[in-house]
Amino acid sequence: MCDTNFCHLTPSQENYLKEIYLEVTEKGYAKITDIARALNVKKSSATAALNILSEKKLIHHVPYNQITMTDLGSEIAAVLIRRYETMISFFVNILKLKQSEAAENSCRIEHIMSEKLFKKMTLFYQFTKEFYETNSEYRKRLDTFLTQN
Amino acid sequence: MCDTNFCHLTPSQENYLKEIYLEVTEKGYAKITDIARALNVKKSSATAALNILSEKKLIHHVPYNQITMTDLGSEIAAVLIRRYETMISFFVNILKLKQSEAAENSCRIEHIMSEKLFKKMTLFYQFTKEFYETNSEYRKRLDTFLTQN
DNA sequence: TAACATAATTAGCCTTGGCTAACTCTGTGT
DNA sequence: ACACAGAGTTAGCCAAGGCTAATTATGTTA
Repeated sequence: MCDTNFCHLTPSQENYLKEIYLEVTEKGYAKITDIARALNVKKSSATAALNILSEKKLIHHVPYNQITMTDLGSEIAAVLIRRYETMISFFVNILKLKQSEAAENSCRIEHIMSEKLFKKMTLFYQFTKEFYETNSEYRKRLDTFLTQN
Repeated sequence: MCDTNFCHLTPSQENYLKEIYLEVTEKGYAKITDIARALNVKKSSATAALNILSEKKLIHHVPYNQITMTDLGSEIAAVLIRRYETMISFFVNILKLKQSEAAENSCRIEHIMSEKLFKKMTLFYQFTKEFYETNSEYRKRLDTFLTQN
């Protein structure tokens, strides 16, 4: 597994990388217009961000052409998305947050957790999910407790 | 309880406010030099930040004089610190993170959690702490699971 | 009380990451 | 074959929040 901190991505850059990865996985390529719409920024801001990711060898981006991922970029994006989805799962399945609220929070928190904290959170989530699913007494008490507002 | 989002503080501004609150609570006043050292910034950066907090009526700051909190500033800082400490407690007592690692993460995460997420996390922490302390089987299994790496 | 060290401030710079407006490609339709 | 819409880019702006260097207050000490 690669070192995600290898190329010192800012939160903003990580979000661009993730979005490109998702589009490339789905369609085989990514486009500025879609990226900009997804991240709620203007196309010119997206272009600027892509130049940085390109300099860092995380994406292939020839001006006016389609965008694809480098191997390094894919590896890093996959790690970021794994983090993101783990946090969403915890927020939705255990804390019972709405999907949209969970996504918004995950998207911000994902970037600033240390590697150690993320590992502990992942283990904790796995343990709690298992416990929650197999122990109905625990499940009932937790659910009651969390919804007392 | 006051609305912490009332004056749209940035993460950086929230950190300054918290530090000033801690110093004022301890000594009755705060000083630029101490704030700058605590937050690892230069004094000129601290001065700039304090001007903003002062404009927002969160602190009293007459140039070259000691710094104190307004009532509003105290209220907001207290809320921020409560958040901060709740997250630290969860990271340390449940996830078994080192105090320093927990503090670093809390300091960053605290600013970007939604109010709803924070409330759920607080409830979840209370529940888990109670369960952890009274159910030795749960405690044993969780501790084992979390230290399998 | 005058000088000097230290605290605080100011001025001016940099980077990140947005924005708008104007421009340049590119490919599709007639 | 070429006009034109829409995609992409460039240029130039802004705010936040750092920085250094230079300046101004303050208070202690000889």
